[in-house]
Amino acid sequence: MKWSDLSEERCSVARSVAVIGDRWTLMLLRDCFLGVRRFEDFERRLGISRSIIADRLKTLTDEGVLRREAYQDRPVRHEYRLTEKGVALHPVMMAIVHWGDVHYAGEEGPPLIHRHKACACDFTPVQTCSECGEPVGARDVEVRASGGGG
Amino acid sequence: MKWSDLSEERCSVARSVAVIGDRWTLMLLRDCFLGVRRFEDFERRLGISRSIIADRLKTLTDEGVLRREAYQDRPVRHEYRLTEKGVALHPVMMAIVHWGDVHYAGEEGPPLIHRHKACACDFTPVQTCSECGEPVGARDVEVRASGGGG
DNA sequence: GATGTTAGTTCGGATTTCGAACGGATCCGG
DNA sequence: CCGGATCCGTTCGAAATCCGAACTAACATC
Repeated sequence: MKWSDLSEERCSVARSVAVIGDRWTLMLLRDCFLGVRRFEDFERRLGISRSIIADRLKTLTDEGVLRREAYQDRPVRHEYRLTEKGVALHPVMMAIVHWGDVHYAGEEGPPLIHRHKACACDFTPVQTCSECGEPVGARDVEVRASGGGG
Repeated sequence: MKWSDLSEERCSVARSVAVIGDRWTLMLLRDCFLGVRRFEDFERRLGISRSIIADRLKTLTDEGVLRREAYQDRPVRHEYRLTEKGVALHPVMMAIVHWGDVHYAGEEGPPLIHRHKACACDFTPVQTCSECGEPVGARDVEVRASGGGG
């Protein structure tokens, strides 16, 4: 299989990974969730080459995860903002952050603290069942195909 | 910044992405969660070169996400199983799958159905607040630093 | 018209990735 | 004991990708 075939797979992981399964793409998305919107700011924060940033931003825009929006005319300048589809990646980001917090934070503790505005508490994300609301662990889940591959 | 510097960053996304932020790594982990354990099976399912599989499995093993365990002697054969740290990636996987289900499943619907054993319902993952138990969306979260970078 | 700002694109060399071939331990059938 | 078959890797060279530096471009300010 080639990287470019991933999106053809009948598998949601493959299809998602085809879009976001890239080092720098994930780092760009992290910054998007932290409010970064401009090309230069992405560059400053990541310290990687412009061509990569341009390429990834274009891919994400083409995929509808980000949208390019003019924030001034003369000269026209665009900023990159998360679309609804992009915002829908928030649980993915939170899950990644949480895993990193648990397994790679040193004695200093996690680099970022997340506060739930509604209850005003610092929190960690918990994955729950949409039907019964209880927390769901890996061993609580049974997977079955719905007619096709995996 | 270089790819190899990611793990040095004071950022949980960077540290996590340094380990799992790779196309094939994520596909391997998908298969791990589906019960695949042997080198040959990974190869058959992914159809990519052995060197990539060997490399990624080694990285994941070195990182403590998988562990290598002999399942027979003469000749010694090992299988790869998720450690606790690996199982802890389940929410990440579920979140990725769910995003793919929502945004890339065609008319056929999602390729895989997940059932919550405890309540015997097909479900989708919902991210909730560890403190109040309510669902948490991107806009419900306030982020602040805990002393360092981001 | 020189200089600065922001957002890219282009180019060539360094680095990675990947596929195909090879290596090696063991079992089995003859 | 010899030639496959199984299973798990390693090696090597071509191809793809990455990345930094230079370049383009549209304006604004001095």
